[in-house]
Amino acid sequence: MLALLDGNNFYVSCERVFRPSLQGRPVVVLSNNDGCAISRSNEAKALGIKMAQPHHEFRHLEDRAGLVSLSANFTLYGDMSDRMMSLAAGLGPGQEIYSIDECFVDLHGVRGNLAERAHAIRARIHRWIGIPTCIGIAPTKTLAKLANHIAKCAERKAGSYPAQHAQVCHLGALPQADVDLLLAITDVGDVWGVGPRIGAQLRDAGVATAQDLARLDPASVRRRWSVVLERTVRELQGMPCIDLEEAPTPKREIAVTRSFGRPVRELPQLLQAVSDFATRAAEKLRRQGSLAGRVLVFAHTSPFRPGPRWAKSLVVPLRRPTADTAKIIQAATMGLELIFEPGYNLAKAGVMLLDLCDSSILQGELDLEDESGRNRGQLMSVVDKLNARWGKATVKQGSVGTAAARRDWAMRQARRTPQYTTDWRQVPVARA
DNA sequence: TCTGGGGTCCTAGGACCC
DNA sequence: TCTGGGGTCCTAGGACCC
Repeated sequence: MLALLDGNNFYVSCERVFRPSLQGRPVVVLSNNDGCAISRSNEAKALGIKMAQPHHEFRHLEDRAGLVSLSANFTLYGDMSDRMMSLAAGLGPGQEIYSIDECFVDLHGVRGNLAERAHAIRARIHRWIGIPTCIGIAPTKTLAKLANHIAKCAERKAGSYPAQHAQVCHLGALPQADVDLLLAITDVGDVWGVGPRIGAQLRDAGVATAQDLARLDPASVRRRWSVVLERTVRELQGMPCIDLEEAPTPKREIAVTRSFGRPVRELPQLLQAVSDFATRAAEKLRRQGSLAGRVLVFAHTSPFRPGPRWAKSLVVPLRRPTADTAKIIQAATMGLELIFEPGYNLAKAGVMLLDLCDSSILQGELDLEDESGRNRGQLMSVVDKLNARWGKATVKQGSVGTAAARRDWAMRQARRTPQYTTDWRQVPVARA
């Protein structure tokens, strides 16, 4: 048996812990640049504000309905998450932290009444940390997600599901007939793994509810859709197909991307932004003990605004896998200079690190020595510590040379990686 | 004026090899 | 006119999640 615990309206709930006056009021937390809503209180949802809705579309509600809009404070949310996860771990012997606000807990071997135990943990989290949570319990991850969905809806919307399931819903304790009843009143789009596209296709095929989906033949589902949906069907039928991942697996790629507050048109500004992204990405890379083999840099105009569209990206191979901020900045800025074209209002850019590998396997320390033999690994580690202690940009990488020097470097790099030289001057892949 | 920032997995199709 | 078959690796793109 598995539990899925998640914090209700997590970012808003974190803010309310420190500003109790926000209780009972419509509150949203906004994304970077205050662009759109990324967390909404129940009262804000009742006002009709949608997830990821642009701020300017509902700003009028601040005057008219007492809506409070807050800029996000991710450091705070990360800290609150750590505390919530430690208490949630008390539910059972294993835990997978699935996202900042939710975790699966393995309940194998846990004795006694699981629902009562879940209620107790909920109460403890609320008392000690101030975050309201819901818990779903079931034999598979997909069913645990569904149970959690039921627990949340039953609490929030009277009449959506039987009130006894509010806050904690233990599907594993119900007779199959009762589970079927709950599946039958759940929209197929509310099933974990069914998004808007597949949801529409399923409805077209007459599959409208979670129960309809659970009754399909897995092999047919695989043929018509995919193995992914087949797993979802089996999981709904009670057969575990998705394992609990207790040890966090290292990321296979690392991205730092941002929308700009106002359009960027000039290369120097863009280079500055991309250098910052590369720096953040390299820090993340070292934090998980990996090296990157390739660096992707991209920039594009806004897909929402009129005017000429432009979008390009370029993958820059590194001569050797590295975690050195200077080399990653070099690759990213060089790539940017190659794709950049003036005359566009750029709305977003980013750096992604690809082909990650474990630094111990590849003996990357070799690459952390520069030409003069100084050990850059130690330097990077000191820089990370200083920035962690005193704030993000306390120590920054200086300029890595003139544009001409970078271009020169680019051409040398291209010659060293012949598989890319033929593509080098061709139009890079556009990413909309 | 103003539209998030991350990730994962799977599949199709091309290149290339024998 | 006919035009191997199987395997691997790589990339791009789709779909999903929070």
